[in-house]
Amino acid sequence: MARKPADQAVNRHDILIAAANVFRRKGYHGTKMADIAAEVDLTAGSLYHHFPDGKQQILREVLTDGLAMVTAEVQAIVEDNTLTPDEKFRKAVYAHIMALAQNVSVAAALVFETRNLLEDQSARDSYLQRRDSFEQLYRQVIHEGIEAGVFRHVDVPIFTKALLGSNNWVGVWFRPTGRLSGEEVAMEIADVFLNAVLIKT
Amino acid sequence: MARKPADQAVNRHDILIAAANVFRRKGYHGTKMADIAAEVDLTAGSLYHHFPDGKQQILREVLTDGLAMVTAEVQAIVEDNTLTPDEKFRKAVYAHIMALAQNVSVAAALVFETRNLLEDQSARDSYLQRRDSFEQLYRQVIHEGIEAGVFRHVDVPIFTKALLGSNNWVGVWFRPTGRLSGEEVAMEIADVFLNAVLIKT
DNA sequence: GTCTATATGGTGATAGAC
DNA sequence: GTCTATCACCATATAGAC
Repeated sequence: MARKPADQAVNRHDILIAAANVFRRKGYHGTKMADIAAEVDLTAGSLYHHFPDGKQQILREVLTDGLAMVTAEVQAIVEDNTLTPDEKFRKAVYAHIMALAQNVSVAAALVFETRNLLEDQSARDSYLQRRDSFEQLYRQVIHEGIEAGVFRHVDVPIFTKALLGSNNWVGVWFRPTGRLSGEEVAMEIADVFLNAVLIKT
Repeated sequence: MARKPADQAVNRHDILIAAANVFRRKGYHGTKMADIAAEVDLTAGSLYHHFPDGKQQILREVLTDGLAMVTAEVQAIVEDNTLTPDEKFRKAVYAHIMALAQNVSVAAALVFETRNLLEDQSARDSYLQRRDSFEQLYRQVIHEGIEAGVFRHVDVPIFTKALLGSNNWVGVWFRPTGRLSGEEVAMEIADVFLNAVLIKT
């Protein structure tokens, strides 16, 4: 399926989006280079012009770009120290879920395909490190809330895992055509976790 | 690696556990029949004696048995109407997470490999139907709590998805050798979600 | 930058001996 | 019930024309 107005040259980004779409339907190993190529009206061989290292490179860049996108959203909020801890937490969760809901194919890849980042150990390690840094952002926000006396003394690592599990899962089940919009889902889940930590006055 | 005292015949269950272990390390498509066979000291060809339909059948049975195990734990609690809504909810979440933490390989398969249940449409549909029934159990518990006036008026489907996301995710990150035991993790997460719904008095 | 054609390697599954 | 040997197929990646 063409994603561009007729016969316009495809670029790297088009291919990465196409790849994420196919990965979501068939999984990384179930996806043939020909499947990705067909999605952008190319043939399998042509993909190697854009990605010399082949399928692994495509996966690597889908994940790297996807994680960078999600991180950017959340990091901006976490670093904004004009916000109170509970505002910061709510906005971070909201932005995180919105980013995933607006890119479900990439979001699903972040959940399901990270495990297939096998080859190129160094690229794999640097990706996992950035993923840990992302998780660290949330831990920091929760920690700040506890220190400020507005959050309960939850176990920060476990609470963070619970939150990440819920949020990541949105990328698996959310459909833009569903009952609720991305905004509504993001609000509701942010509300759930804020209620879970907030000390009621 | 042998899982049995020397040279004892393997049975279906041994193979399913072995398969789940390999799936967790390599993913379904990354797993060769020879890998599963090696885990129980057999050769690839021998597996077809136990599972005539091959790799798909092994996956299907790993998931079916795994889901049945998890469902059994939770269902017993949901049907126990001597419990108050909040007790019922806490025990259900606790039991669910414990079941996953005690079988991480199967738990990971339930998250990552369901998507690979491609062939045999009827088997696939019946599995997905049972998974929906499991989700329905949680919705029911939450609904009961709201009706009883002890839970907030959360959006039940979304709250349930958030809870399932957190719980499923335990099967992805939990390691028995980690800082906290399965019991501690289960308690903590049950606490998080109970705090999220409970109306504070 | 995209194509076609093909080399290459690998894996699920089968057949038949033991 | 498990083995060995092998078939048949498929997908990644490459080479070179256009």
